[in-house]
Amino acid sequence: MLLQAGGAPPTTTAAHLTPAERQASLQWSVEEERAFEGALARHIDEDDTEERWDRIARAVGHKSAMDCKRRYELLAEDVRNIGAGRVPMPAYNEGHDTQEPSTSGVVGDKVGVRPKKAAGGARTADQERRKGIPWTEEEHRLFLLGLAKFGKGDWRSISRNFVISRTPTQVASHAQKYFIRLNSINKDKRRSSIHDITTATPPANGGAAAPVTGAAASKDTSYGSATIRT
DNA sequence: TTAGCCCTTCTAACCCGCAA
DNA sequence: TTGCGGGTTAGAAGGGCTAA
Repeated sequence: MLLQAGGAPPTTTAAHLTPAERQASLQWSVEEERAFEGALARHIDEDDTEERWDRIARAVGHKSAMDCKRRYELLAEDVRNIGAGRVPMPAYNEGHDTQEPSTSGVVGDKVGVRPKKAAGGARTADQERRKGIPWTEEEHRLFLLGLAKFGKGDWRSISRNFVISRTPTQVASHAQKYFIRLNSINKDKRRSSIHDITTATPPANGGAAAPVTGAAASKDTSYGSATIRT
């Protein structure tokens, strides 16, 4: 896990930043975001030392170690807000043919739930293959946020707390495709895909990529950056 | 303590839609 | 037209819980 939203707080939090410092920390290009997240993933197991942030900063290029650390703290703050329920989540269920995530441990009740296999393995009429509901960019960004908070493998928590419109099975399936995509070769030839989004930060609207805020996350696509382990 | 059950995750196959 | 991307589903495996 890269971001410990519920764990020990960073030594300094984003709340301690002056508006100018906070603004400066927001001025990240998409390329810088990706470099930062890749570097963070590579150095995730290291202690929170100056040397670690120096290495990450060098990987990013035009950012200082302090910038990188502030960036991380902003992301951690965002994830904590989400975890504390201070950030309202979009109501994805509305109008979707998806179900509430399971609360009983049962893997869902509709999509992603395999019905009892018919005798002989044949599908019955009501076991018609369901038409897939494409993941939206918002869902994917929430997935990345959840991945950053709970880490790879905890699909149930990601489903319950982030991508509430998808079942754990769906999240796991999406993750499967995502990591396959991430590890795929021929990156130049391949088509564009939602899985090319490796950060929860949406493309900048004429400027910086901003971490999630309570207001931003309510309806638009500003879900902040999440770092993933690949 | 252990066997059995249930839940969850992982992996791969299958299928469909669509971009190249 | 074809191959790729992405969603669904099936089956296996592992872990946790509980009753005997």
